[in-house]
Amino acid sequence: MTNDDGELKKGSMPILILAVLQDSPRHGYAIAREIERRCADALKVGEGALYPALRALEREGMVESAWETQPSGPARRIYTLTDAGHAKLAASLKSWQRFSNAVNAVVGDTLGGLDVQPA
Amino acid sequence: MTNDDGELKKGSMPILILAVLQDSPRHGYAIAREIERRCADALKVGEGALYPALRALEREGMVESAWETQPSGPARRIYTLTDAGHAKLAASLKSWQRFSNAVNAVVGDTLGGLDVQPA
DNA sequence: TGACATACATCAAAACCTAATGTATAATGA
DNA sequence: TCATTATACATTAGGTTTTGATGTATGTCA
Repeated sequence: MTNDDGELKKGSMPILILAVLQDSPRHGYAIAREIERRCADALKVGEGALYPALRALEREGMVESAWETQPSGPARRIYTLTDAGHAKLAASLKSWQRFSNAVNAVVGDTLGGLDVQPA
Repeated sequence: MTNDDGELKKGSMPILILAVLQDSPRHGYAIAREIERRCADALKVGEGALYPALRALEREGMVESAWETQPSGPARRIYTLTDAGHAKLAASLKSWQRFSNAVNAVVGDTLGGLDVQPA
């Protein structure tokens, strides 16, 4: 996953995956495209980041997967959020807000102040 | 550098260091403490992350350093932002806002919407 | 005397990402 | 028809960065 200068962003795959899976089960490729769609391609999701992250989440019991065969086209592995995954998403969202607020607080003095606010 | 669950945060050292150096030159230890102070310890800066990041920034010409001896206590290496460092900080701030907005956009559908707004 | 803060620094191991590569099918358009 | 692009899976080498431990040394405070 990349944005312009590829410095930030590491470790954000799990929360992004969990977030798009909350709405509905999806297969890997669809997860990647949905993440990109939601942020208007500000983030790019590469396979080398996506699949290892999905496997890690499954290993941890946050998602479950099942193969789905289609009349035409390749078989797809559909990922579904487990209860633990829902809980993890909630925790991750709090973590993200804390982290994001923390960074804003550090750079904020420089910027003249930034705040993250619920809409 | 860590926050609660240590998942996000990778790659954020440079922007944090650059941000605190913009106000005034500082030595390593002071940089770490100032980052922590500004975010009320929401981020912890470890030496193993700090010093390599400082050396990388110096190698890239973003900061310059000079030893300062004190009448009492250990010598300290004072880091100063270069012109390139100022430019990099400005670019990094934009990157951070783009990244942060992108993540909020992806998880936002879930949260009911979050926006980052200039104060 | 013991604990803690200041101040530097290194290193092994782990974690994560990038970019390339590979397999296959299907659709699109020149 | 042929080339390209999209769909859909997956692996891997190499690189960057962080974690956590460890080490040296001085100064302060109880």
